[in-house]
Amino acid sequence: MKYLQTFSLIHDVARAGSIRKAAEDMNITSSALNRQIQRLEDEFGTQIFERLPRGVRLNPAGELLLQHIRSQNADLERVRNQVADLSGVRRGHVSIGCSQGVNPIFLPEQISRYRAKHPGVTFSVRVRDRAAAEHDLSTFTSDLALVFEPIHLADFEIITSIPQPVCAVMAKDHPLADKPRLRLRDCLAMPHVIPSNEYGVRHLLELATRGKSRGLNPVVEADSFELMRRYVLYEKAISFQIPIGLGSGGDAGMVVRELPERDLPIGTLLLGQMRGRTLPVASAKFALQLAAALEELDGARA
Amino acid sequence: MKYLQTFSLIHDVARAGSIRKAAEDMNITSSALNRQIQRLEDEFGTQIFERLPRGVRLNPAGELLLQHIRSQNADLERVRNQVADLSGVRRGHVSIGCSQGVNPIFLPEQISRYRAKHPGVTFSVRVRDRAAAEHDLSTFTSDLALVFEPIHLADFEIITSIPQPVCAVMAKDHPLADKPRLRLRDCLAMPHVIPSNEYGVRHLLELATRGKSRGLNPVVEADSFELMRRYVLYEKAISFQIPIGLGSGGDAGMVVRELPERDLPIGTLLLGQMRGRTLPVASAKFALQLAAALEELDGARA
DNA sequence: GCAGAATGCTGCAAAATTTGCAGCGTGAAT
DNA sequence: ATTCACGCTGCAAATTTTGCAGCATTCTGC
Repeated sequence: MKYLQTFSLIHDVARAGSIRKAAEDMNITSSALNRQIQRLEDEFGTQIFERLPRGVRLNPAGELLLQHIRSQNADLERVRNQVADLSGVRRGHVSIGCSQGVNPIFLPEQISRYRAKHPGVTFSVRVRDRAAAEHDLSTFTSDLALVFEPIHLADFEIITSIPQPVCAVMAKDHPLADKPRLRLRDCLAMPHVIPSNEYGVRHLLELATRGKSRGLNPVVEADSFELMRRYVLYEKAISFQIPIGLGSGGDAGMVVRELPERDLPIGTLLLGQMRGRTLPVASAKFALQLAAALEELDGARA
Repeated sequence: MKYLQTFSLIHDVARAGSIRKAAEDMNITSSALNRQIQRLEDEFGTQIFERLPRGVRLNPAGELLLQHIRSQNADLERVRNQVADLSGVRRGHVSIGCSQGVNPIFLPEQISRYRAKHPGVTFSVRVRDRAAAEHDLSTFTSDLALVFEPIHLADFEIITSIPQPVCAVMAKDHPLADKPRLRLRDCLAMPHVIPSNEYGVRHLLELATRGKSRGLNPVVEADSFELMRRYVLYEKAISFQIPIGLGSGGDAGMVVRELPERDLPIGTLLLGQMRGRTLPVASAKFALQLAAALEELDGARA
């Protein structure tokens, strides 16, 4: 699409931070690019870039326009898929951002299930922390986001949500492994492994221990749920995860215990999209499937 | 905006029905236009127009694309207004489609009230039957629609709705003017004036009389609510209207009576917008004001 | 059944637009 | 003070778009 070059125009210049640099990136002269931008600003009626002595930067109007162009692009992609659809083949692409905790078990199964029905549909999965996943929605980098305890809900339209109590994970031969009713303070008395700041589980732990005498005192802090899960097999430590990231049976050698609500608030796992956006058919249908699966999961847990 | 010419390109050709005619309309050669369309189809990857021996017509893919372009355009307009907004002046334009019944009293007051607060905002009001008003939403010709008993609700996102019982309107000296409790069959026994087919009031009347012995037998059928309202002053007839179209006090010389629900289903007046669309600031704010006013109106009536 | 008219499409040259090159003035960093 | 990178502009070359004329095709009216 010819006129979509306006997109990469604004986008690339904004990213490069200067017209000359952007021009070099896209293999044209700076003067050509310069004039294109001037023409664009002229047609739009306002300045889009702030001219700094060191280059250019988007001004608020430019941010607004860029956002519009992004949405435009995403919607054109949707139309494309829809057109491909009506010519027979079920095509499409689903892009989803999700937290690490959801990644290893739940999502692969869901994707393969969907692709079994629609082999023409492709997927991209972006593993991000919750803030980045939300941001990707608003820049139309992802169609869907599956996140635990989101932060900004402004542009986030909730498709479905299920409660997810934080669970303690430990080795089968851990001293606490036999206690059927586990308390948070017991866990924290032991060596424990917790997620780094950007994760929702950490956030809930911080909330629960704020002002308490027994605070967080992790022996390991990590940004990999996989690592944390496996670590408890090596040292007699406790790590914290949410049920959806743990296989229904649980891995061999591990014990999983829900922590009671009075110790730790129950978190929420949300499936969401960009507010007000019309998703491509494939993404919308996949979202439906996810929502059903999540609700089923919640039903089974209760 | 340069690249928006693609819009009038597709739009005009579709409307003109042939490339040559469209080219003449826009004062260029048919060959130039022809090539633009070919290039566009090439870039888009699919045919957009059906080639008929007598001209061209949009194919389904083209319809989809046109719809996308319309939405794109409307959204760009929103961005424009938003940009104008942040440079200080509160500007904007609100376009609303409404039924005749709402037109004469309610809407003028609401518009003037809004403009008193924001003099920079302009309005266009399109008086349409409910089908046309809904259609205008989906083609982005109107931002808002205020309609009585809508038909297709597919693309119609309800902002607010209030019940509106149909009222009988007659002259003060009409034989039925003194009866406090009016029945529909009494009205239909008298000469009556009813709206033409496309209106919601007519629809409700049809529903209520279907299969009844005492059917509709209008002495006048009209598509002007103004005419019908005034007609009862000349002949001893009864006309039907909804409360919002009647001044609170009622015009001089007229009597208004609500018809009971068991005779005639209570209709609904809905304020709505195109599903999923982000309205321009001005329209969104005006919609809020309208919603508040409608709810207040409903509260006062009950 | 046949001329006439209208349609979409294409080769080629003219017109218009975009690009590249070189250079100017400006403000920040060294 | 000098250097450097930046945005911007005049002018000519390169590219793209347009107009013109003409082709094949299909429908219309007689």
